[in-house]
Amino acid sequence: MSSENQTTRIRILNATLDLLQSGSAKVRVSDIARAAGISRQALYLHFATRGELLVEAARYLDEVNEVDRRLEPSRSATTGRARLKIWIESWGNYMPEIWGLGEALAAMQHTDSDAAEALADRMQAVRHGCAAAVTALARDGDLTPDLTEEQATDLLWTMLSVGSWRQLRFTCGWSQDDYVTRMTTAVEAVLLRNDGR
Amino acid sequence: MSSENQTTRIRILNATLDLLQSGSAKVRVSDIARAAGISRQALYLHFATRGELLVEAARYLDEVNEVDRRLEPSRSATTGRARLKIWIESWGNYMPEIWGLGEALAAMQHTDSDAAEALADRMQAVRHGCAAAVTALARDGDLTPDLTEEQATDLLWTMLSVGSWRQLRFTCGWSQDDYVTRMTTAVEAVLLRNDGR
DNA sequence: TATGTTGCTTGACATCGTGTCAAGTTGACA
DNA sequence: TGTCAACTTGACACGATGTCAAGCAACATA
Repeated sequence: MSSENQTTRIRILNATLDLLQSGSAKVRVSDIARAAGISRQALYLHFATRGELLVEAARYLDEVNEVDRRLEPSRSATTGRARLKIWIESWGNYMPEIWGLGEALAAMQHTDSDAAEALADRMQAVRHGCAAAVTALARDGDLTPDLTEEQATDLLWTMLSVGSWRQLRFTCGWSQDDYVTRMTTAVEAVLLRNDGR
Repeated sequence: MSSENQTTRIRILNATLDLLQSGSAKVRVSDIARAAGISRQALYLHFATRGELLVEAARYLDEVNEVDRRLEPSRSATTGRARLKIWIESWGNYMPEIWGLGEALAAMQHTDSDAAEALADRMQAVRHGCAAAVTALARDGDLTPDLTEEQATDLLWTMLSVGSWRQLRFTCGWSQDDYVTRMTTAVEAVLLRNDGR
């Protein structure tokens, strides 16, 4: 698997991510091939389908970004409240680097089952991070009694969704700092036991 | 405009909404035409393009549902808190009837400027409802001092987005009642001055 | 030096969905 | 009877994805 001629494959993956990240709306297979410096047909020697390419690009992006290392410093937090804060900040600051791909996968969701599956996988990963933060909160007795752990996880996960981030960030014009600080405050208001601050 | 032969046009619009609402993933022009009982080409005698059809379907849906009447009972509320509550409930219960169309428009956003514009229009309408609720809250002095009215509107609007509703409702499996009651609690926690409940 | 393999190229073609065009049918109305 | 409007069928252009065949250049190995 890794003994293949990687350079072309990697060049394709990088071209894919570059194009998606640069916000260019519709990214065609031919666009990607041109950006990678090969013919469109040659791309199909490496990836059977556009959907597979996007899925692989998602994996590659995680790998390149060392996503685990970046998203899990929240594990080192001692209190649940600290863990929640760090989690929101880590994930919030990671989103700018993945949203282009996320949108592309979401757009194909209904026409490409591979893409749908890849997207679901990645979203579940985020959900796990949310669940861990909520559990830590509950352990400390800081979770509001109005919500079960699962309900709290659902809410946190939804508030931190890429769609919400994109709307606040671009449609509403919030800065990245605005997003992180205000979303942190909002999430704390929803999840924490009354009058903690 | 309304002196045209409406029946076929209306049949097309109803077929469009039916297909989109029934969750059928990809809805082709030919699907709509067949459902309306006419030929694909005849559909183009009424709507120049698929995007225009969706846009008109959106308008028609508003008309049929008397959206203003349904979404604005919150105007009659005396207190800001009551208004917020009713707004969330009204909009939350309206969403099931429009989300299919919303998703279809969102999917075309990048390839069809008409669809993008129609979606933006509809989202702005929702934002106005959010802004009205926030203003009423501020007037009563019930808005948290942590947020400006605009920031509060942005947050409320985002929390009540169709994407968030869909995620909680379907991915997380919440019932419609769950959504309305828990989202109301969450929004109140974010927007209201400390310890109100 | 001949041979085969690997990774790519070009060009042609199938498929699917959108949108266009032309010619013909049907029914209502004057 | 003639005309007009709404609709029909059939053919076609276009753009994007995906497939297939033939060829070419580099490179390793007998």
